[in-house]
Amino acid sequence: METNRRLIFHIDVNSAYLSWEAVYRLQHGAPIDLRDIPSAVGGDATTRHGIILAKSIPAKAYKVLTGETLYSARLKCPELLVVPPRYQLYIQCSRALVSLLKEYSPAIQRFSIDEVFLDYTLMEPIYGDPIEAAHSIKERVKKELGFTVNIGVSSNKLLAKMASDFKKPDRVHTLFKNEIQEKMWPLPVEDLFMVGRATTSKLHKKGIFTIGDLAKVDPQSLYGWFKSHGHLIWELANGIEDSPIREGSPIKGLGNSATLPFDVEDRKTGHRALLSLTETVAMRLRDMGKSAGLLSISMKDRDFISRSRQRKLDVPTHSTKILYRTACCLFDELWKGKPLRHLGIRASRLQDDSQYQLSIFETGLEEQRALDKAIDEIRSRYGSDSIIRSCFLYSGLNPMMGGVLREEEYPMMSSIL
DNA sequence: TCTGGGGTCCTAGGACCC
DNA sequence: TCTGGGGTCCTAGGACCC
Repeated sequence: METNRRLIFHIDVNSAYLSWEAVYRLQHGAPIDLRDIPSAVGGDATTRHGIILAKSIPAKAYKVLTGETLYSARLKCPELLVVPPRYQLYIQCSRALVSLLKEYSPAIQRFSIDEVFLDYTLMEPIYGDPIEAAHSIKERVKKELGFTVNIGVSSNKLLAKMASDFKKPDRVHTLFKNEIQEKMWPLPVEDLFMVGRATTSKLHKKGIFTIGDLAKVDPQSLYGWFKSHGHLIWELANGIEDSPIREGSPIKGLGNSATLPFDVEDRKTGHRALLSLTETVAMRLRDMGKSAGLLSISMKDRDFISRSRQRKLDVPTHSTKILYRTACCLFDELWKGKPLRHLGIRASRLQDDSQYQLSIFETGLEEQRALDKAIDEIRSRYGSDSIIRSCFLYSGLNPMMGGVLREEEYPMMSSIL
């Protein structure tokens, strides 16, 4: 057993967006460190994006929560300093972290913009004791990149991740199998990875409040209550998890969605917002050399009721025009006239675009491809607002809504870590 | 000016085919 | 004529993650 024990690190940037923002500002002459005062990175409330994305530790002391509205956060902490997000900066910081970590092991899995798994198993003979190595990584990140991380060390990804969540910031923690009972079981059940709001409330109703409670429940009953998810969380509560470090798996779908600056009350404006989202999604598809075989749209009305509708595409495509036309059909079938707050579009069943299929029903496909390509080139050279559709002028809508994480599109993790 | 945006996976019901 | 059953595909919705 001991001979094939793995050694896994989970590296987690402390208050990532806020730390990165703080470092950048210090480097550019800011007199104060955002990490030392109650501060947060947050969206713009005037365009209805007003939530907390990341907070400093002093803000946390005021019980400011990630995901809550700026309004609510300011009630708790009137002096809270809120700064807008700069995603391109965060992507650069994330990249710098990964390239430093690659010096310690070639087996690295990027889990999100601010979390990385590192397999140290084969590196132990070279770099020595894992705890010392983790400390040295942590110190180098602090010294060379200016921000702090927590590192969890264990024999699998789940336990390493749980360990990195212990006391913060700037710490190394271990959580080996023989420490589960002492370090993990007393924690509230909602602290377990994959136990979210819905599961927590059901577990509470069954008298299960700690991870230890969950670990000791008969797995058969959990299966009865939660199906496969029940089996999964029972295993996680017992520290059972053996997924490998996966370096880059192919992306399965991509989408963009946005809360609109105003409620959409007419079909035409709805279509226009969809066009804006489609421009972004289609450009990302083309950028990756993929076509979509399935298109979905989603909407959220002013009462926050969500609905969605999807359609398989007879011929997979990345054409802005065809995707937009399909999105409009779906919109018309789905929308019942209630004012809309949010719209989204998502392309999935991706396939390589290398030999694309011609449809007998679609004429002018070659011309469309050429046009899309020309527009992409202009936008990548002169910026995404260098060429826009006239219908967005004075519309109050951004001509290309949604974030564009070009090149660095790392796949997110799932229930299998 | 209360409630973001990007993902993955699972389930359930109906259609359809043999 | 009183209700097969297995398989696959499609769609809608919900759970979870950061």
